[in-house]
Amino acid sequence: MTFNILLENIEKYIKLDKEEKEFLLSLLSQKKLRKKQQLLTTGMVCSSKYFVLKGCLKRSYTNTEGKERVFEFCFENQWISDIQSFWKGSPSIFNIEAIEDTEVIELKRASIETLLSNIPKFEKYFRILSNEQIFKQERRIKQALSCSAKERYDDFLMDYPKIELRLPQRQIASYLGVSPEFLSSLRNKK
Amino acid sequence: MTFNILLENIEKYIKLDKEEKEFLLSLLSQKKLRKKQQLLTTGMVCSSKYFVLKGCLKRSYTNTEGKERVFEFCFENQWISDIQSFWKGSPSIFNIEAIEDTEVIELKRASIETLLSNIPKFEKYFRILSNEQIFKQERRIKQALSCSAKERYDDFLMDYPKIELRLPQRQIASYLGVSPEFLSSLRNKK
DNA sequence: CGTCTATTTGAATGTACTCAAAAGCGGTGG
DNA sequence: CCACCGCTTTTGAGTACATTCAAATAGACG
Repeated sequence: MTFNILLENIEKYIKLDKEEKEFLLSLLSQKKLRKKQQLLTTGMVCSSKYFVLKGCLKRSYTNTEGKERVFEFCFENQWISDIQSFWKGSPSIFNIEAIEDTEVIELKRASIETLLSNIPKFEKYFRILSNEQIFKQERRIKQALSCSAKERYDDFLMDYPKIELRLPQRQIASYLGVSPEFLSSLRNKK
Repeated sequence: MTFNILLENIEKYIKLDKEEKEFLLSLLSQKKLRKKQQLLTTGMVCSSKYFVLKGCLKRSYTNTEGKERVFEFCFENQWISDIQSFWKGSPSIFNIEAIEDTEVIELKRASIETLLSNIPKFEKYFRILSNEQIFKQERRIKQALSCSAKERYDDFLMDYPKIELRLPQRQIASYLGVSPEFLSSLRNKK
């Protein structure tokens, strides 16, 4: 079943019996996106969390100079959403777009609430996800504030080996906070 | 009562009856720190969350060049801990130190677990806290990667008006990811 | 094949760092 | 209460890291 990847992910943290699995599955739906198609558009309210089954997405925003900046990439086996918009119901400042043809599972806000009130141990699962996100972000802040562009790029390659091949260099530069020209020159100096 | 500040903070998000408040209070203890005293030392396991009643703390780490970097400041009415160490039981890479004479409420890990299993709505409270932390960090990542030092400093002053007076300039520079000399020159250019 | 976008290369510029030295400030002990 | 010590802040010169702009080349896609 296509939703097995998600079940495996969940069962790394909490155990579910048959009935609970079925209940969860009843709340899910699947979405397919073609390259460049948007899952969330800036200004809209983000009312779902999405779990990537296949493909790759980017979450980006527009900076003070009006330029698009990649905030994060999201690959197989990860959740993505604009959690600020999701929790507060406010217009999203991010947009989410497919970099490749992509398949995601959609879990709507209302479904999450149903899920949490019926199977409280999902609180733990989502708490763990939030914590993991905080750890990643803490690491990113440390890198951004005290490492050079070269170090940040090397760390990126370590974190996502072979991933550069799937991503336009321009977007990696944007993610790292450097100009595309400078990233290019870093690569060719090696 | 000295714990009222915390109760008010909690009741912004969830409502508690008398009994629940008393149960919570029975799990808390108070700590006083003098300036420069450490609440958490790098390498130790962080087994509590702390809520600041009065004073000011910094959470810092040692970067790849062996220099101390301020990761965040924490003032009245905020929680602080090393949540990675706290949740995983791993040795902390941060230390937490008082910048002024400071009073905190301590909530131990075991107490939090007791609290969550006895009063499940505290899940919601801590979930909101985690989310707020994620929003703050997302903002910080955006600033670090796409704003100049001057912009970061101006934003800092907006976020914490009058706070510069309580903090050594050197530590603000460290927090912003710039050299103390450069921050000094930015300030004197105005 | 032609068009559009991404990448490379180089020159000029700007932002921020390092190092060194001087000035300021706060706390401590006599 | 003053003098001294250590630490922080300021100032300036020289340098390194990273950006912008422009132009050439390479790749991707219809």
